[in-house]
Amino acid sequence: MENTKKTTIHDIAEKLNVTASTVSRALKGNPRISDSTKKAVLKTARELNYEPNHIASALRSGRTQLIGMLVPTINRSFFSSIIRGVEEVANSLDYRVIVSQSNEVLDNEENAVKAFLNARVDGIIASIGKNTQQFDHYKQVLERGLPLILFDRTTPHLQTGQVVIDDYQGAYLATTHLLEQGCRKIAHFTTERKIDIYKERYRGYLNALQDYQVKPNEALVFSGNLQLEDGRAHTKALLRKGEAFDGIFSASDYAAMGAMQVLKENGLKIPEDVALVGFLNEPFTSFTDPPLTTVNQFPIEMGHTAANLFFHALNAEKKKIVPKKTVIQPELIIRASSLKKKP
Amino acid sequence: MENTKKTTIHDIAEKLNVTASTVSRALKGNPRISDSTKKAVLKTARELNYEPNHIASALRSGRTQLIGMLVPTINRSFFSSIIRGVEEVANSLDYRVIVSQSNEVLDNEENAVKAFLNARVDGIIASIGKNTQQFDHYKQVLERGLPLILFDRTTPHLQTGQVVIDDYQGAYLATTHLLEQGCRKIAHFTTERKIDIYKERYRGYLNALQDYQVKPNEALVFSGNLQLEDGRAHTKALLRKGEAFDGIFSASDYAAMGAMQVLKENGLKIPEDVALVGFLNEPFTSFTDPPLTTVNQFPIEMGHTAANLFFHALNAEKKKIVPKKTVIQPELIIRASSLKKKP
DNA sequence: TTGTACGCGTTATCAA
DNA sequence: TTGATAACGCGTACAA
Repeated sequence: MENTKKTTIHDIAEKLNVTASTVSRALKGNPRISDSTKKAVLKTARELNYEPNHIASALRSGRTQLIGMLVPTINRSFFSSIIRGVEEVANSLDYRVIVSQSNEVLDNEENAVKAFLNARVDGIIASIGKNTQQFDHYKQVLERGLPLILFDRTTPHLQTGQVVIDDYQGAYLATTHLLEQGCRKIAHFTTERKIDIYKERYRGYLNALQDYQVKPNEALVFSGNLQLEDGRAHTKALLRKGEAFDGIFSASDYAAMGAMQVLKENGLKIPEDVALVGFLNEPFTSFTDPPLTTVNQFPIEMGHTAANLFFHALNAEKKKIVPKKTVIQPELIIRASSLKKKP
Repeated sequence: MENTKKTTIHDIAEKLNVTASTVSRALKGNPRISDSTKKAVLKTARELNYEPNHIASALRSGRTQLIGMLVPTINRSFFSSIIRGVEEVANSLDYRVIVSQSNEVLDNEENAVKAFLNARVDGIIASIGKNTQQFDHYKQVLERGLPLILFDRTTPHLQTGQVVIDDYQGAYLATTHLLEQGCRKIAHFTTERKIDIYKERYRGYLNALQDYQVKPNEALVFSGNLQLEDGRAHTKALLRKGEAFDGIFSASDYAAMGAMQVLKENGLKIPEDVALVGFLNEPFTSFTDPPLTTVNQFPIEMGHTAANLFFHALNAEKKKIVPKKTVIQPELIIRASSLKKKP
């Protein structure tokens, strides 16, 4: 039961009457080693149940095989799926992932990055906080020459690898779809914050209207926090104002859900009276009644891409490769909430 | 931009004309040190921007401040919430969490544990795979004297700390609630697998019936995988058989959702014709129409508890404290899907 | 192809 | 209270 002493390369060396260096080389596949000793080493390593000590190796080599991953909230489908994606790629390359969450608080963000650096991670994959306007902690990462990959919530203030989805395109697809279903008075739920992704979604919405010769109506655009309650409030406001509308494109599934509730409470039919499209592809969207049309951001693939960029940067490092920005194309998932014309 | 040389305790020592040992002691709050030198050390540490090297410390002390956390699936609300809970406690104690997922495959499970051990984690918090019947990899953890905490999916084959919810009680509450709403012919969706938690839920269901003098009817119990499709199939089977039923207690929200769909498709009213209760408190349950009554397992709290048990075991370690099993009491979240009697 | 020798940064032990 | 020294386990110039 007790902490049986772990075997080290020295134990193997002793048993074979060679030195630890030889064993180290044999285990690492160093070419400057004879086949016979290599075989012997591997054999006794198995026999003695040798497991390499990553810590010692890390201290010596400066590589921990650890990736620090920072997300705003671990338990949100979008983010946990991205973690999943990163973990899949990382594990396949014998890397491990440390996760931390910022809860959108700058202080936590800074502490997490610092903790990652202290843990001597080989690099960081992060999504920056909603309100973060200060990027020194990230700059430090870059100054140390460590790979830093940003996903979803990125910033032009950092010259580094990024993965985002094409928010403009997602919004354009969503709005176009509503237009093709015959909607002409389409409301939009968005947020005031200065995050690029919402600006892009708004732009996609406007451009789609334009392309269908529909004049934008500011009275149909609502800003809030894009939560369920906001969606409810916006929809109630719409109904109260008596402003005619036949479709809603919400930049978030939650606000779309709020709209669905209020519309139903008021006896309006979805999609006949009002067609509804959300954004995020939250798991619940397929379970609403009617199921909610939404935009898939492919979070697992996003995780894969982020990890791939990471390893790309890790291997390039010194060669100062130009930071890549990868844009993932979203997909419109059409469900009953927007299908006026049966196909 | 280049990898500026990190300052070490030696740099501080040199500057102050003391030895590294003194600096180390000062930084670690060792009592055998004068206040003046301690202050001086801390001051120059700040000046030189000193950051401790966890790796070196880990190699020397044998403690990495890392927890290996193994879950079946990272991107499932229940599990990601538990990860969140563990992370919160761990971070507050300056520990980091490495996550891996098994995807319910024994092989992945073994590899993950092995990887954790190689990374020299200070211990492991895990939920075992659905089909895992072989626990040698976990026994190895215990044999090395490392803390191992199991949550949700546990096993009597391992003598170690565990956190589970009281599945029996959750099921009992759910079924009792249906009975109090006037249901007398209550169907149950479960799974054949030999996992304790589903057996317990079944037991809770039976005992509740018994306590209300309702004779159990085997024709109302269905086994499957508890996914949406299973719930749909079970409900269709119920309707086809013509077996009368006025309530369903599903051991999973997904199967309950399937039931809701089929009932609505057949023009049955929820809860008037059939009252519905699920289990898990998946996020989508509050968004269904009607919202689904379900059982909350308090996953974040579960994570907190698991982490607390972990640190308890870590600090006890040699003293061979008896492995604790913590049972969390679930809560019935009553929503419209089961509320026949308006309160 | 293998061995020698040293260092990565920290901490534990012993001595002063 | 502080210093000197060694050691944690591994990797890598350099030499042989």
